[in-house]
Amino acid sequence: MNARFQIAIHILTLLDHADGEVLSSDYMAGSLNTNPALVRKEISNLRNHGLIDSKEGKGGGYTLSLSADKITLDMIYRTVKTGPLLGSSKNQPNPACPIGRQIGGQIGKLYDEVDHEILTKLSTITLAEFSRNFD
Amino acid sequence: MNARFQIAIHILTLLDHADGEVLSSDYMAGSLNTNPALVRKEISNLRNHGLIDSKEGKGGGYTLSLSADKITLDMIYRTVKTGPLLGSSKNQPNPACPIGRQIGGQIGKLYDEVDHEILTKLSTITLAEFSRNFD
DNA sequence: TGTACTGTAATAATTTTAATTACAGATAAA
DNA sequence: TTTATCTGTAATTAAAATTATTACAGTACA
Repeated sequence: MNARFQIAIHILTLLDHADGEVLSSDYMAGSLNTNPALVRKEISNLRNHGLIDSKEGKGGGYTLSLSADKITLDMIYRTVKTGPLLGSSKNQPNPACPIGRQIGGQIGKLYDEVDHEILTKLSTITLAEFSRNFD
Repeated sequence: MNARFQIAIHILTLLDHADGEVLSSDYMAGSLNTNPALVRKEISNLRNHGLIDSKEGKGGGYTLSLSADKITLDMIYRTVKTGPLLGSSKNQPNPACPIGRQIGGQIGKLYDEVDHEILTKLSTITLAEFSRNFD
């Protein structure tokens, strides 16, 4: 998931710098140093979350759906996130033990709190701000 | 790492509830529903970080090194943590691209900020408080 | 000296993640 | 209307990370 988050931000940063011009998955794969299908796969996800528009066919490619100062990093993070960042393990502690029985729930609560903290932090940073750090 | 954090907290919670009595890796493996060697391995790490004392030989086992209200969850998290929580991917973007060249550093900075946020949050919770939630 | 523990290395199994290939569908332009 | 260029997505393979297990030497108590 770490790698996917990086890929997603990378893609969106490229699109922001493209300034409205469409970019192809092939071009982006060059910058990411990976193959186009992987890029398209991640873009497919970003599009489902409303961050990217695509155009098929010759001369097609991708653009941002929203202006970069309307995209916060938590929005990007959410597209890539499955469960809580820290969890959740598939450990199956012993239900006959009081600690074992309750640990999952208690850890879950903790992870949710931490997750909320992360999302709040990421929501204070826009793609535009992030993207501005590049020469 | 997620699972290891859960295992570490689980172990420490058991020890807190044991109230000074030594617990064996075998007993804890019962609560964790896993095997003793795995428990000992994680404990070995916790001991290296000064959280657990061990006693070898017959009648041996484990106790907390510190009172549970002196152990904060960030201390536990640090024992299990290798790099930043979100990172760091081994992607190797294209250095010939301005974005590709700098993305690693920019992401790294971001991850460090997020990490700091998480540690700060975890430092506000003691093992004693966490442990108190169990019946 | 036997029993009950820890400590740790080595290895095997499993799961997860990432990368690749392949090809059908869409669009624009010649 | 055909060709070139691009997206969309499924299927597969490859690689990596994680977790689990086995095994056994070392230590301490009775």
